[in-house]
Amino acid sequence: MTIEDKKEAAEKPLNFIEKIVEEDLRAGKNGGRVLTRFPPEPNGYLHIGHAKSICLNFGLANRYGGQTNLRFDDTNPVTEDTEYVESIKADVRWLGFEWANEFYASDYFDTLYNLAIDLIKKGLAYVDDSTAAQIAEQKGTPTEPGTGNEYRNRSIEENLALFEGMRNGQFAEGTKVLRAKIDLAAPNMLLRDPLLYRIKFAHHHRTGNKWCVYPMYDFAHGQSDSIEKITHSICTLEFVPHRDLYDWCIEKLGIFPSKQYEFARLNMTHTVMSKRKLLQLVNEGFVSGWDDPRMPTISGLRRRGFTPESIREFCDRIGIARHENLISFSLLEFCVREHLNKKARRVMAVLDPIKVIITNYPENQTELLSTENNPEDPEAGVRQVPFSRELYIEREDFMENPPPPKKWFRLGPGLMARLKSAYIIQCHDFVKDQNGHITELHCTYVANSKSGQDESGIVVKGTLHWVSVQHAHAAEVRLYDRLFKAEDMSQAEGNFQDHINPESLQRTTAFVEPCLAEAQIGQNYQFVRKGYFCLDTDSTPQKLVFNRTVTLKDSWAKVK
RNA sequence: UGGCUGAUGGUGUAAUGGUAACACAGAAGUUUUUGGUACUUUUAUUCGAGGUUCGAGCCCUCGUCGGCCAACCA
Repeated sequence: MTIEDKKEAAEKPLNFIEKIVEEDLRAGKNGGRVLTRFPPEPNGYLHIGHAKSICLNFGLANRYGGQTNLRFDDTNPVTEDTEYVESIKADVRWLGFEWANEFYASDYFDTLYNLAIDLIKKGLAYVDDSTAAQIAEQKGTPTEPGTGNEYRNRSIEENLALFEGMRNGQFAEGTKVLRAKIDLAAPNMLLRDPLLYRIKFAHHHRTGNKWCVYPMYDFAHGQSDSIEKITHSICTLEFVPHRDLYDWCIEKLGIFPSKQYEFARLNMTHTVMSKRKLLQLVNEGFVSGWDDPRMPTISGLRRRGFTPESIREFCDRIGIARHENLISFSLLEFCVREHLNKKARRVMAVLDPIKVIITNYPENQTELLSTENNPEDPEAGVRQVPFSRELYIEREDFMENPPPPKKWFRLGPGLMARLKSAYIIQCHDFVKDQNGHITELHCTYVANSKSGQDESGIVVKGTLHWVSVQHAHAAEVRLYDRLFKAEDMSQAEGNFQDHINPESLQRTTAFVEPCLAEAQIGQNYQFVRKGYFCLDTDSTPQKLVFNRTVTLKDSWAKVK
């Protein structure tokens, strides 16, 4: 442990899983070894909830000198695909983590098959010919014990032969399953002779057509942990009832005793977190894809402009506990602002332009004005911005009938404001079209008020961003809002699709300062006074496209 | 209804049985050529009823409320 680690350990209280690991370490369990795993099923893209799990698992290993395996839980070939495998690997790496080993539950299909035979030989598993409906019915209810059937008493030899027949493709899908023989009256429904293997004549993304029987989660996950000698197998709360089965398999099979611990999954306001629902959003065209910037997926957040650092910070702040939680989306926004404030270059872009003519500025003159790239980071240096007679400023920075000067720092008839890194201007007149829409402001500039060499003695409270009309580049800007209107989607009634926010995406044409022509995809900027933006993957040299990651905190909005 | 599990400011997370704290959000202010940032101040908390104890957020009992479980999904 370095001094910094110790300091951090002293400052930050341990979560309950870290306490368990430390107790295990103290007790000398597993020879001081800590091995965790992140076990996604490759049937969808990773989301911010997975990030919580990734940070926990990899973070634990980091902290205690252990390692983390990436293991794809690919036991259901009909929903799984290599596209998902690739995206998951890319997302984990992007978040900043490197796994010790890349494994697949399908790597263990032979071993698992033999373990099943072992269970049969011990009289602890049997082949059941019942239909799914019959099995469900025979399971009873939480208040009534299940009833058995004649298959439960098959001989070991018969079970062995039948299971081999299943494996060899002698039986049709759905006609036979392998079940554990545990207790049909168990209060825990999962112990009422759970299914271990089912027949599926499906092509598997890794094993191809080698198998037509596939293990269920409960017969694959714990054993995979055990095979890898995972010390701490961390999962979410809905698996608590599975722990009895997890331990049962390990005990009856006499294999390495990995231990399962559960924590509460992440829920966030104004979004959904189930892969099933996210897939629906994609398939039903509500979003442009898994990486739509409105999606809570890692790829969506990345495209939106969130940074790995901000997501890790978020996961750190939300903590780990065992009760249900609903985290405000604005906490994630806080984290990304915090990071981007230090990192992002400031540039000027006008999202909703209104033209300003500086009537006392020479017509064919252009000045290059120096402006800092990031006031939070002097090393970021300065750049030159062209200034000329015709400019764009933000429409909302002018009011025909503004509130009193104590409240309003921007332009209005007769009012003065500073143009960022340029001059103080005063508005004298404005032009309206037939519809009463303001099209143009006529202003004068104060020649000796230039930034850095201001001798005017004039004090103004407001500073406005601007771009020079003749030098500006047009760009598409995509403004995002919450994907769902309901704060808590778990309590929203009816179809979840009915709650989609119709205004979650708004496109507008903005004018941006010339240096943005060289922006790289994914690069984060702060558009001064407007928020953090990054260049979208749809962007081309001919057409710039920016995503708004998040707005700046806006205390003026509250005054209004 | 059976089992499992949980309950601490608005939100989230802390607190060997010994002064309930931290962050975000909220409010007020200072600084500021971003109504940003930074800084200062501030509001607000142990689900209920009993019990054990000198002392309970923590232990016990009984409630109340929430989550999960009756997929050939994970």
